[in-house]
Amino acid sequence: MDETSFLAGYDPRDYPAIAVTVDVVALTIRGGRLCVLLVERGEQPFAGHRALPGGFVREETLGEAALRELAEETGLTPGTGELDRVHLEQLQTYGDPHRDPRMRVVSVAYLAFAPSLPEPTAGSDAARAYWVPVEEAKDLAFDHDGILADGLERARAKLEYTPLATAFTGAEFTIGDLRQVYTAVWGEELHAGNFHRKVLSVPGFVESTGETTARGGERGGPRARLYRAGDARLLHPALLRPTREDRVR
Amino acid sequence: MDETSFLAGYDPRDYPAIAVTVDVVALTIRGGRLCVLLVERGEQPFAGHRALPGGFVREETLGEAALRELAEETGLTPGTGELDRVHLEQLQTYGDPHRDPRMRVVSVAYLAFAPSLPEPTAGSDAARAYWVPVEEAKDLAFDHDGILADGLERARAKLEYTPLATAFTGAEFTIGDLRQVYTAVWGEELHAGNFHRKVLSVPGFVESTGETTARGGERGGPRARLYRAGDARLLHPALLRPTREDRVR
DNA sequence: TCGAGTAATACTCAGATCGAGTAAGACTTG
DNA sequence: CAAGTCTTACTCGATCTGAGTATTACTCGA
Repeated sequence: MDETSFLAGYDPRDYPAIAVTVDVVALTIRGGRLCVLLVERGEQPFAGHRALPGGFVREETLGEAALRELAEETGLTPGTGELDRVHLEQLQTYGDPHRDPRMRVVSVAYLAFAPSLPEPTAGSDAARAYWVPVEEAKDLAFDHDGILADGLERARAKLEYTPLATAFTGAEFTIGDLRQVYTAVWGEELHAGNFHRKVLSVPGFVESTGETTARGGERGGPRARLYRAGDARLLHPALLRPTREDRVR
Repeated sequence: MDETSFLAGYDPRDYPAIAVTVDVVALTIRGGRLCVLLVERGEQPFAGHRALPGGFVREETLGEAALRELAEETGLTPGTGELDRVHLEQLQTYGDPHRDPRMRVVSVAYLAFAPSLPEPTAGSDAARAYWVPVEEAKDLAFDHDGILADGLERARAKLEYTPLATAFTGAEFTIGDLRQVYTAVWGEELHAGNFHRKVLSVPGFVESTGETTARGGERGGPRARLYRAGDARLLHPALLRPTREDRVR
């Protein structure tokens, strides 16, 4: 933008028309598994394939467009509090000239993290949307496999140095709940004792409510203390993923 | 994008036209100071203000558009090797409806890191572009102050856990050169001995050439060993910035 | 009601890493 | 040649890490 020659000498016909859309990688944890929201495509191209929810940007900010698409597909209503705890952040923008065979489409991808949301209800716009475990979300339409992969990598990385994991839990949670989030997103078991120690030692990550759960775990064990998210926006020290040498090179 | 209703029921007149541009935050180090490439605006709006280089996206990928804009403004030619060592990555996309008073413009911002490049030569397109120390780059046109701030924060963070600093040096460099990059970007002095130890202990960050500099430093000191960039893409362990509590909350 | 299994929490310990400081040379300029 | 600079190496105590053990409170099913 902002060419000095914007007015003098700019002719819209010199440039191909470009459509701007948003796509949303919405992640949640259902039954201990990391899931992504997908929609079923009815029309060509990619009819019968699944895709990330998305649509054209209207007279709104890009973030508003992403939240609107998310609301439409989940059947939840923004403003009623149902989506208040959703964390939304911009992921990346995809603009290869031929990523959509019909025309030039530049898509701004967003990443959304939500506590376990209900299955989208039938009868609405959202009838064709559902949650899919991320390992099963393959062969998506357009370049959405790549967008999903980028979103997952971002989510995994942000768990290390931000309190993002609390966006996947309810307002109150146990350290075990938090560990399950890390386990689901990273796909690796974590040492319970060390995780406990590290979470409590990071200033501002969690704060105690003074309460405990009403019951022990489903399969036994003592009642766990309850915590809520603290005020830290970055974790110091960070909770690093178990080192995988192959990630480094 | 990729609404199932794309063809059935899509009328372009339902949506406002959106222009797509790229803006480039190009950073280099000149004389020990971190500098950004700015252009002087001749026309309204923001005539007389400085802005980030940028322009409309043509029939090319977004990254190609960013590299083309960078080449045009620096007067360097892509393909001749002059820009080969430039590291380019997408930063973020800015699309607030009124960020440009003339029309709806969505701008994809890129971040470029380069070894010390020459001052753009007069006589070309680039006559109005020049390098400015980042502390002096204020009061830019449009929302470019914010874009620059985002770019700087990204650069500072990536220095911690990627070998990005080598993108600012020549192909061969001393540990002292590398430390100067960190000092310039972070704006903080680093303990020379500890920095030396840490850089050499990170696998794949640098590899020795076996050579040394021909002379000692300008103000004395022994000849330093020369290194080139290694094959690591992530630094393990990371070189963390000196802890600043106020960055955390 | 009891016994086995599970999970929350606390602890120990050895090894890695950290920041800060000291030190020995090698080289510059004046 | 003297004074100052810079690279490189080393030391030290504090902190953080992963791995393991221990204790205890709870669940379920027999």
